[in-house]
Amino acid sequence: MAVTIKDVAKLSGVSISTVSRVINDSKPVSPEVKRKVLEVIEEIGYKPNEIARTLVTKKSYLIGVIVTDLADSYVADMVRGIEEIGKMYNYDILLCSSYGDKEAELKYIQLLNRKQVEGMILISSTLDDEVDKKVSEYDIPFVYLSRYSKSEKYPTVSIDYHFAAYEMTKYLISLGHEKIGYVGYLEDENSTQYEKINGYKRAMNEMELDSSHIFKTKGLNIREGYSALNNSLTENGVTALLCSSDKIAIGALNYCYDNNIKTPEDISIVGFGDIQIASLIRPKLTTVKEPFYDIGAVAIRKIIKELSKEPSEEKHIKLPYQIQKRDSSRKL
Amino acid sequence: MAVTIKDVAKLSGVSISTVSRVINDSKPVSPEVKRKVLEVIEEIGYKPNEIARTLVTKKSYLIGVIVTDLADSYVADMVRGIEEIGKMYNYDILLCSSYGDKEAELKYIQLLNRKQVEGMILISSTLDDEVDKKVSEYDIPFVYLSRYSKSEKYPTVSIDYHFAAYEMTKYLISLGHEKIGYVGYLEDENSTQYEKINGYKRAMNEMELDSSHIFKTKGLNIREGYSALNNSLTENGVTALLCSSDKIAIGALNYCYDNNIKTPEDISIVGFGDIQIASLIRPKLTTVKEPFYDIGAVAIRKIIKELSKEPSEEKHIKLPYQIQKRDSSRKL
DNA sequence: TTGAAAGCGGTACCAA
DNA sequence: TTGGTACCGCTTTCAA
Repeated sequence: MAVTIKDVAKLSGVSISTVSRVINDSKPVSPEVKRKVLEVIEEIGYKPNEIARTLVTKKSYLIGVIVTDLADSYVADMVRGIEEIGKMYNYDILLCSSYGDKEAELKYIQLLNRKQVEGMILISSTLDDEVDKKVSEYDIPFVYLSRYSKSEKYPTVSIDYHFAAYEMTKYLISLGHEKIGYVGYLEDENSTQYEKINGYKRAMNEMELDSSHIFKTKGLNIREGYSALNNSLTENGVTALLCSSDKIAIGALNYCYDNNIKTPEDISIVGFGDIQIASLIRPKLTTVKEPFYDIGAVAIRKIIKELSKEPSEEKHIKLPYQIQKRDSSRKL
Repeated sequence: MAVTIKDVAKLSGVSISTVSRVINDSKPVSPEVKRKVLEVIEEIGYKPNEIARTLVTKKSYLIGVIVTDLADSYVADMVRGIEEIGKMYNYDILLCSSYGDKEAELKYIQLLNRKQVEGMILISSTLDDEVDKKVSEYDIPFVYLSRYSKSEKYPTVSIDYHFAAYEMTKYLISLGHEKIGYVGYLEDENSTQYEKINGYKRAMNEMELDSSHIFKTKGLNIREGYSALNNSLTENGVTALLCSSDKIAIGALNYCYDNNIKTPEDISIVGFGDIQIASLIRPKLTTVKEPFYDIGAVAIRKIIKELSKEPSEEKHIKLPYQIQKRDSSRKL
C-alpha cells in the first residue's frame, strides 16, 4: 500500500489537517512544522492521491477527448493541441477512439462522465442526433470539432471554409487557369463541403468562368479521390483541380501519376487541410492550411475558461487559415 | 450536483448497500427490490461516480501512456492498439506527450501515478537513466516501447531488427543488386540501429559482397536522410539503398527525385517501419512492416495480464514483421 | 496556528 | 436478503 497523508502525519507528529495545509499551501503553517512535514514527505516519498482529492474537491483535472481515429494526422494534431494547452493548466486528457461508430461515441460520453471529466471534446465527422442528445444530458463544457459537419447548438472551432475555397480558387485563376474543376464529396447538405463548393462557385462566377466541372467523390479517402476522376478528366480539358481535401487531392495526384498526366506541368492540383503528407509527397501539395493544432488548443482553452467561470467568448470560433503555395500548382 | 447512490436509495426506499448490490450485481437482491431500484436509477439517470469507486476498490481502470509525439504516425498507431485493446478490458488511457523531453517524461510518470493509473506504457526513443530510476520507484506494471532503444530491465515489445534487416538485404541481393548501401543513424551503441546494420552486414558478407557503403545520417528525420546522401551517392555506383527507417528512406527518395536519379529505375530504395506515408508516396516504398498497432496491443495486454496476476509470459516479446515489396525497389 | 471531525460517493463486512 | 457502518485518502469547516 502506498504511503498516505496519515503516514506523513504520524511520522511528523502532526494532524493530517496540517499535512494537508502544507501540501496545498492553503492555510498558514508555522515554519518549523512545515519544514518537518516537508522533510517527512521527501523522506518517505509521499505523493497525494489525486483520486481522493478529486472526490472531495470535485476537480478531476481530466478532459475527455473522443476522436474518430488517431491515425488521421489531423486528428493527432488536434489532440496534440488539446493536450499541450491542457497540460499548461494541469489538465490531463482521457482519450477514446470511436472509429466513427456512433454507438461507441455514445458509450464513451457516458464513460467519461462517470470518470468525472470536467469537460469534453468530440472530434467526429458527423454529429449524430443521439450523440447530440446524450451530450446535452450532461452539464459540462463541451466543444465539437469537425472538418465536415457544422453545429449550431454546440461550440465549435474551425476555419471559414467558404472563404478559404473562394480564395484558393482565386489563386488558381490568378495563375491563368480558367477550366478549373472541383473534386469533392457532396452528399451531406449540412456539411462544410457545401461551403467549399460555394466558395469555388462564387470565385468562378465572379470571373464569369464555367463552374460546372464537378467531380463527385463517393467518400473522403484517397481511393475515392482517385476513382472520381477516371477518364473524364482529360476529355474536357480541365487544367486545374480544386480538391475538397488533401486526401482527395492525393488520390487525384496518384491518378494523374498513374495515367501519365504530369503535375503540375499538365494539371495543377490543390488540396484542403495541409495534413502531414501534403508536404511530404512529391510534388508537394499546394493546399489550404487548416490550423489543426490551434483548433485543438483553442477548443480546450475555451473549456478551461468556462470551467473557471470566465465569460466565454463567441460560440463558434473561426481561426485564420493560409494558402500554402507549393509545387502541385503552377502558372498555366 | 449530480445524483448519487443516496438519492437512489432514498427514492427506492432501500439502503445504499442494496443499491450498491444491484448496480454491481455483487450479492443476491430480491427481484422486486432490484426492479424497483433499477427503475429509479433509470428514472433519475443515476451514473455511479467512478472516482468514488476507485477510491475504495483501488481499481482506476486507467493506464497511463506517455508518448514522444502523436504526430509520428507510428506512435499514433501504437496508441490505437493500446487504446483499443484496453477498452476491451474496460481500461481507459490517460495520454501524455513528452516531445522527447526527459523532464517532461519524469513529470508525467509522477503525475500518472498520482492519478492512480494501474499500469504505464512509455513510448520513447531513448530510455533516460533518471526516467528508468523513477519508473522503478513505482510498483505498477510497466512496458517500454521503442523503435530505437533496447531495455533489458523493463518489458518490451518489438520485432527482431537484426533478422528483418538481414532478410531485407537478402531480398535486395535476390533482385540482382550487389552494390548495396546502408543509410542510417549510428550514434547510439545500444540502439536497434546497430542490430539493423549488423543484419545488413551479415547478409552482405554471406554473399561476399562489399558492405562498406555506409551513409551515416545525423538524425532520424527525412531531412537527415536527404542530406546524408549528397553527391557521394552516384560516385560509387550504388544501385540499392537499405535505409534504417522509412523517414530516412523518404529523404533518400526525395534526394533522388530532386537530383534526377530515378527510383526504382536507377536505384532501389527500401525503408524500415512501413509508416503511413510509406504506401502513399510515389513510388510506393518497399519496406519492413513493423506491426505498430500490434505492438501497442500486446503491450497493454501484457499489463492487463499482470494486473490480473496471470503468469506473465516472456519479458521481451518479439512480434513478426513483413517484407513489404512495393514500387521503390526492382530487379537490377 | 493547530486538531477533530464531517463529509465526498462509493464498497464491503458484519449482524440481523 | 437486507441495513448499518467503517473506511478509502483527502479537504475543509469549526473550535480551540
